Amino acid sequence: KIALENAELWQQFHQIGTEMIITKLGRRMFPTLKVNLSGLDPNTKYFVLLDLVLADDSRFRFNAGWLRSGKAEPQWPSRIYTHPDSPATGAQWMKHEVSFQKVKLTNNTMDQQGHLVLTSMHKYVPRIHVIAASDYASLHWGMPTTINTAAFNVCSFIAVTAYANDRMTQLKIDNNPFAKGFRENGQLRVKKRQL
Amino acid sequence: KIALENAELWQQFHQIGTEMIITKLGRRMFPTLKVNLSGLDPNTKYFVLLDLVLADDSRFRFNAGWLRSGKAEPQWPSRIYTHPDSPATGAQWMKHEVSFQKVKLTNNTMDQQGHLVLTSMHKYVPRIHVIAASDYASLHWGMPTTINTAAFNVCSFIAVTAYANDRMTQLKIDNNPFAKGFRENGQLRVKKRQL
DNA sequence: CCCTTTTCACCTAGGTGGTAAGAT
DNA sequence: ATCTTACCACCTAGGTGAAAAGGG
Repeated sequence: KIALENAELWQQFHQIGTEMIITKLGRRMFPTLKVNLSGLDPNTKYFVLLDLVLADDSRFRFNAGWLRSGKAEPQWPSRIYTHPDSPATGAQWMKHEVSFQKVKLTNNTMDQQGHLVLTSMHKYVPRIHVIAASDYASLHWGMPTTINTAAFNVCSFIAVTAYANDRMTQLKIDNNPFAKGFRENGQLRVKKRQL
Repeated sequence: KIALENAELWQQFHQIGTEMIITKLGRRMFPTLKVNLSGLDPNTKYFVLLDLVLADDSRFRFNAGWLRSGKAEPQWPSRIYTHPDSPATGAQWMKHEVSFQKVKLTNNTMDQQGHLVLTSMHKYVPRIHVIAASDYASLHWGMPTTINTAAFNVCSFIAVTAYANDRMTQLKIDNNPFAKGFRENGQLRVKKRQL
């Protein structure tokens, strides 16, 4: 009913240990979460939501590999990202893949722009929720509602402010079009900096 | 209740005779239509719509100035552009200016992307409609509904495939950030082309 | 002759990891 | 020592009018 569209790419990252950069102003996720929805009523309107919940009650540190390092810090209630196409009919959701390209992650607890707030060195797992529009209002009242939820373990990641694992950095550079400037084009590309 | 936000800029264009480029793939409007809404119920949800209707039952031609030149061609029913923030509460609409930056104009009658289809050498006037979400469904059934509509004569324009009036071209270059490359920076900027 | 289409250089806007300096 | 921040060069993506070519 909620299927990961780009599972193969996520799997490559998962094998190495996915890391996601978080910044004060907000950073996109790469890979992007993309899902295919099915089994919805074509004429009912739905909201599609994303949240990120702690995947492990530990803090992590990196030393040749990711190691547990004490208890996780207490988390604020997770923010929820509403897919910008919401609300839309089941037919519209099922027609194309649903991409969460625009969601941004931040470590700024004072963020005012609705980005998802995470704690660095902690591990999160993305969850996607599909809820009928008629039940959506009830969410904010804590009323019981019917929600279809899927958690994607293969998409779990550790939030970082700078990449720890060089192999993760390289995998990002190789696959993210925006990082093309760091790919080696035949000969080694050296980046310069003047101060 | 529906007030033009950037009326001064539009007035400058109107004095010369506003032209808007239309292309097969769709072209934005410049200036952008921006309005401030007021008097809405903060808790009611509304749709905000834009359409472009014939402002003059003539075809036009340019010869040192814009001249009427025969009858207007018969028009298809005008397409309607729904502001992408729709539906939203009155409070949300009134909080910020409402910009129609992303609407695109085309001369392609076969357009499949929902762009507004116009006929070159014809004059149009933009209209903005605010309608309660509860009445929105009735629109498609031709039922009587309450719609708050405003037409902006100062924003009327002639659709063209290339600018006719050099002063109009210059005014676009001077004000549209995307045309900065054509501004004269101290010395005359000459653009080259190899074939 | 007048209008339309295509392609281009030149912009705006914003998403990358690198790098060095800052913070704890 | 370890993690965070600020700024940078280098990209993607796409909005401009100019110019030349196409079409009736």
